[in-house]
Amino acid sequence: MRLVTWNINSVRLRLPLLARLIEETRPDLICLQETKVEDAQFPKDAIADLGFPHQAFAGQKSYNGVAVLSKRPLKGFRTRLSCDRPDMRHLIVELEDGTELHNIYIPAGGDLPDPEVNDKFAHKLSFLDDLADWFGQTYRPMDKLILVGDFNVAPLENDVWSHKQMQKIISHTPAEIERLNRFQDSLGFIDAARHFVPADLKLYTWWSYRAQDWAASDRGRRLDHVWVSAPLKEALSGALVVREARGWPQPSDHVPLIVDFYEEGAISR
DNA sequence: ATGGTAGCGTTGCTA
Repeated sequence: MRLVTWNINSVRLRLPLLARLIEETRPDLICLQETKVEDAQFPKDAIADLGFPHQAFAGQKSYNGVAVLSKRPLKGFRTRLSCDRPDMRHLIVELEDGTELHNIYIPAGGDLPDPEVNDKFAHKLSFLDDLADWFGQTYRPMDKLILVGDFNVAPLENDVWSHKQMQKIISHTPAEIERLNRFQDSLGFIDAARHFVPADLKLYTWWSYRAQDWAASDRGRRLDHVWVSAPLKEALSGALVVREARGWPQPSDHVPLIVDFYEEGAISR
């Protein structure tokens, strides 16, 4: 089973790139963030025509929005709100085998890394605290869970181009990393990308639109993640960052992250 | 130290 997560930054504008991703990587399950579209305008027919008739989406005008697209039937879905806001940032889907898939878009947090003066950073920290508390209270470590999305935090030194220069840059501050780690530790989630790529190697999923030449400067960050609970650890079979997607025409600033799983009854391993 | 780009939906907000 091939899973991909991608902050697409407008699903309507980038439908041709979604088609290209499907054509070139053949995923079974696609999780999108920043769809930036209300549900009534979601391009469900065009996406069904790409081979993904089973869809769950929760959007709003202009901002946020999450979607799960599947080749196979989904058993159900729901959204979760937090921090007393209407933001569509958390979509929960039940897969056929009973695994719960959580597609999460964590707030970016603005520019100033001080929650006293920057409400957006305060919101980000509260959102992370809420995730840690809620997962810890709602599930057990042996539940089958997959968490994916744009977490907007690059936790490890080699998840950013310069650990030293990023200390006070939102996405790599100690306050966020501490909270992301508490969230991860709440149920002992396994970081699927780092399960395959050692921590001493640089790994990025996002490059700023503002760089003159994103590939030459290569000042990336690993903001997008796939985590699995302990029962799914042995099912992990590979991970791949689709770096070339950053060079596609009119790209998102994030690239897709693919994680492959072995499945019960598969012909070969 | 600063400003650089992109999307949405209208001229500002968010990233």
